[in-house]
Amino acid sequence: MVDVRFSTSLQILLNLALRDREGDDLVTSQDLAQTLGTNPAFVRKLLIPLAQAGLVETFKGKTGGVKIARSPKKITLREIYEAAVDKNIACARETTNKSCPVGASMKSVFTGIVDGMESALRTHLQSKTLQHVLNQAKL
Amino acid sequence: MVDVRFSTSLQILLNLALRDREGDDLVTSQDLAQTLGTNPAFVRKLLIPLAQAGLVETFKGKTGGVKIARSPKKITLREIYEAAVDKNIACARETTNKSCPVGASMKSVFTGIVDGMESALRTHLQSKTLQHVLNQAKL
DNA sequence: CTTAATTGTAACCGACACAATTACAATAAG
DNA sequence: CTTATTGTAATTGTGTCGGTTACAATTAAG
Repeated sequence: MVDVRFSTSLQILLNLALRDREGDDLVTSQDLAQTLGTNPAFVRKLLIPLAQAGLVETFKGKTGGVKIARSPKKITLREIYEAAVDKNIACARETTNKSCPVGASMKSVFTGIVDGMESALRTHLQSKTLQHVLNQAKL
Repeated sequence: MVDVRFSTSLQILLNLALRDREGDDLVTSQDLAQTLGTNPAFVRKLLIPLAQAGLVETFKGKTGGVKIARSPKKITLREIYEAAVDKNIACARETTNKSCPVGASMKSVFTGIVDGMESALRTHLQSKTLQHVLNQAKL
């Protein structure tokens, strides 16, 4: 299991998009948690980076809650991915033998490879919007 | 830490490519393990899928060992990645509430997204050969 | 045939990541 | 002041996985 945060964040945003379309104003983390089958604190933890990325807006206090910050047409999967996932998709072993020429240059070489992979991934995700996903799911 | 197998498998193949170029015939897992700073059994576990993918050839018994099966020019990073990594790069939460329309269609939708991501990744990796990596590392 | 060196593999261990929970402080509305 | 919310710190339970040990199977050499 690599990272469940991406799919869960996506699911949160899909729900917020629907609720927004239905005219709801704010949705509580309690409400989202029930929909996702989890607990409010976990939802709130996922919401923090989404809010920092400007994808949702959160409001504290009584009558607080969260709502989607933009039209689903203006939110790409790349933005969601980058907000939800903070680690790289691959990494090298640390304990490699530096006296071997391969081991010595391994770190920098592999960093370059991973960068290329990440870049390819992000380019792909950039072309997909939340609205595309809504359409595909017939929502 | 996502998956150290990709980088380690790559490192194994880089070593085997160099040893092959130096005229060595077979390299033992013991030998590789020392170069990588790990133990022979771990190396052998990584070699199995590489052998199944036809990237290396292993030989049992006394005087046994492993060698690279093809020219580094003919080995792509995609092949190495697919041999070394068997899990998907992302997955969905299992316990999603099916009574919610988003939750109900989440699984299939997300599967499609992950497939697209994997595909983009593989396309990128396909354009890079082991020889490219050797060149870049000045080996 | 025996011995030695290897791969193949099963079983296990320990550490760490991370989903999930609990609890409580901070905030804001009424 | 009370109540409902977000924010967040602390904790826990557990699954994953890198790594190790051990041993069977295999093969060459003497």
